[in-house]
Amino acid sequence: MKQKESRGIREIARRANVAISTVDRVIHNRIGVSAVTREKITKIIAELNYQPNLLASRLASGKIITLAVLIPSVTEDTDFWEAPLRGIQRAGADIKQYGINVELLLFDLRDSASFVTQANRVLDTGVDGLVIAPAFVEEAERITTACREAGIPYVFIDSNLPDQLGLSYIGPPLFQSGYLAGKLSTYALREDSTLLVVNIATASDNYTYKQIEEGFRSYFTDQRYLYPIRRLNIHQTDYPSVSRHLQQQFSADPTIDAVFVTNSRAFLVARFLEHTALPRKPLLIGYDLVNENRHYLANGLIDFLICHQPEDQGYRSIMALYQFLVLSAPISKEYYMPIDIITRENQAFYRN
Amino acid sequence: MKQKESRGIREIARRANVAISTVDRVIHNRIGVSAVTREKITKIIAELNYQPNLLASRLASGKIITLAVLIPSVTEDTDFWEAPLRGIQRAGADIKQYGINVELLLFDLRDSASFVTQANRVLDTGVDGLVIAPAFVEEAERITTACREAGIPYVFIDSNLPDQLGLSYIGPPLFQSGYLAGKLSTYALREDSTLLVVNIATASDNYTYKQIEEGFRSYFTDQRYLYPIRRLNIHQTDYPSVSRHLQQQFSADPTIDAVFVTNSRAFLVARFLEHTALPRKPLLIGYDLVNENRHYLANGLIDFLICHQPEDQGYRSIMALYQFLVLSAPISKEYYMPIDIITRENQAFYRN
DNA sequence: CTGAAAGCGCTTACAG
DNA sequence: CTGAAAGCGCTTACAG
Repeated sequence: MKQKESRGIREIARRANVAISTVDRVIHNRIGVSAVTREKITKIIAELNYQPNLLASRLASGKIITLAVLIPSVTEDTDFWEAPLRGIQRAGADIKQYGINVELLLFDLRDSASFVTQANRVLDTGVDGLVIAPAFVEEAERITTACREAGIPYVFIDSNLPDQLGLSYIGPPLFQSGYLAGKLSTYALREDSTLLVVNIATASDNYTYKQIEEGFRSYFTDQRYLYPIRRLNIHQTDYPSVSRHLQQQFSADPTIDAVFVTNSRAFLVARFLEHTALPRKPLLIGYDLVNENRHYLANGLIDFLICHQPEDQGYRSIMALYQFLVLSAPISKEYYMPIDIITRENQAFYRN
Repeated sequence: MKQKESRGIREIARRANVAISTVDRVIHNRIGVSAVTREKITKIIAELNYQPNLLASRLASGKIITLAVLIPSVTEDTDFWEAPLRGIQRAGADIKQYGINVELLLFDLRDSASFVTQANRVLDTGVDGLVIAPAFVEEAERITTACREAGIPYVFIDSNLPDQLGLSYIGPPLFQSGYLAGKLSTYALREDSTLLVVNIATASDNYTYKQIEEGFRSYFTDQRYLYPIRRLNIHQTDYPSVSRHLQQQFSADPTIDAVFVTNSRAFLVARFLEHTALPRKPLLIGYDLVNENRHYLANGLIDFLICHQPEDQGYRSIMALYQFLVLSAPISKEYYMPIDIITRENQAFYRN
């Protein structure tokens, strides 16, 4: 009573002399199949090198997969997150036709409560995967812990919580990024130069700073350079405060020839340079192509900006979850982005 | 005799009081529908903001889409194309489950006949789209012309044939890339410096060179810098020939402080510097993170390499065709890659 | 533990 | 010009 050869699950069923639903049970490791039947089917699957047809599978199941994205919104403070968002949306567009839904949960970087609110929605709405920028460490740990318990995979973007065992981390290699900044600052140095590392940040967004500065200093150690390196911590992010601190610093150290700002707030230092007559205009290095930085890069007050392909970070975060959940592909624990050097001359070709 | 509400094409058919096959004809602009029926259906489609279910569509049609990729193979001469290939394969993996098949047609950069052979296979095997690196201009024009006639969309990767009206060009902005090289070379300049532009290429792979050099020279014009800029064209790519030419040039111009190699062969110049005692070690700038360049970047003989995200070029080329053919999304005519600056300090994070 | 059947939303002959 | 029906390769109740 043999039927003619067919394909896929039906062919397996034919060869094993069982119903296709039994084959389905084996494929998805469901219970309710005798050991002997299971083995027979497993063997045939291997022989045939059977690959399930995702198209049919997704269509029949009707399930739509929801990926939540918990990242900061663009605010007047910073438009940095525009780029990851663009990448996320591009990835979403590439795969939405196949039943993958991207749900944006944006929070305000200045307001940890907004983070918590959005984070709770991840748990309430039953998502299948999560991309998370752990801007508030403790709060983020709470949600990733909850995800782990719920079996929801999560990918860290932009900064990592190594203890939290994410499916993947997609973001910058901080130490090496600071190291490169060290190298770049040497283009401005003379014999008597002093360097200045500036960290402008409220306590809350401060935790990546250390690795960056470590990298920066390591460059000078490795080269056996003995230039003095000062550090300035400014805990208010408004211009008057920054200006006041810088004024003081430059008075004390008139030989500062290179300034390295450890985050995206280099424009505040540039603004200071714009308004202050210094004996020597120091080289200025900072992070991220946010609009205000672009402006000062264009007019020459910022010399280098270091970026980590923020759009691609967004794209790859979504695709990592997609590959894991849909394609069952293995995902690498860490994907470190390249460290891009942006100058006035190439900035036009970096979208952000 | 109204049935209860359903979804998709069936719901449209129900509302229009026609068969679903008629709706299908309208959706795909097929003939055989009366104007009045067509209009009625079109209106309902608009009202419902109907989006066809790609999953169902691809499954039912059973068609598999084949994208051909006509790019150089990795040879002992250069491993540049490893990176685009990696991107192409990553894109292929992301979408192959949905019936998209990527067919690699690799040719030998040293052998235009191999290009023609592979190009002909594009036409013979009836592909649905083509990614092409037009390394041999005339031969490439023949194939793109044929594709145009056959209605096969094609995307140029790495270099463009603007006359050939590709669906898209994905590659470097050459002029600006040379312009940036101009800027970078100034880090080495003194009052009496001379600059040297070196083009090491057989005639066949020579056509992008002009735009790059133009950009390079424009930087100096824009800055009103008057440094002499020499040009050296070397038509043999073996080391002895290159060495001989350079020897001669440096004897004639002992004040050369910056050398710009307009393609990926900077390692040949680095090798020369390695073996030659010059009064001043010039700054050396070149293109592409090929293995031999990596080596000299690491040991300091090459100062900067300029890259254009070759892996992403490959990824985006495939995705452009996919978005056009499958998603019917609009594709931008040109996508210029960022101009990455690679130094010893950040090279590890660029895969190629 | 196993199977028969309906259905996911389309496409594709085929009949009229 | 239009429609009824089979089928793409799965999943999912449901029955036994």
